[in-house]
Amino acid sequence: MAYWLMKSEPDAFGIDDLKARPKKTEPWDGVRNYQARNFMRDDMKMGDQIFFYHSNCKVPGIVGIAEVSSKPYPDPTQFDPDSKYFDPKSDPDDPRWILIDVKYQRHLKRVISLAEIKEHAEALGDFALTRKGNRLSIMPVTEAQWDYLLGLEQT
DNA sequence: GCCAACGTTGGC
DNA sequence: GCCAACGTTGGC
Repeated sequence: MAYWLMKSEPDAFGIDDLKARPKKTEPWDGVRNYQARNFMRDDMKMGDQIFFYHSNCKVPGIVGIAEVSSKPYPDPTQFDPDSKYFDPKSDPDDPRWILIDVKYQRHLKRVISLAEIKEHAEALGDFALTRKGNRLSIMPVTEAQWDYLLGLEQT
């Protein structure tokens, strides 16, 4: 099993929104970054565990856990002219944007803030989240990082 | 609200 | 293929 971190702006779609969804599941649409798409298309498998991260908010950080709950499939918003994610250059016979469904698991007992994560940069080693200028919205997490960050929840 | 960092676009 | 311009992300 692999581990991931996915960012979302709580003003647009936060972990409470995910929990409130039917089946607590949401298609992770709107990703328009090739690196992030490649993770969903090629690497994320059903059952993989996900840190749900709130970005662009008062206290950015990891707020909960979700899991990959579907195989990859085309993001329907790319073909919807009324969607802000509409991509006229995407060919229906060869869709450009691929997503997976994400299912709510639980909230963390407390938020593991970005500031706190940065304090543990040395123990975490190389981590896309704390790299300078990081803007990637989906990134891999090693098992060691996963365990370490979850350990912080109990402190 | 500011701004640094980054990805994409498009002219050449 | 280069690179300037532009738009977006996201922390602060």
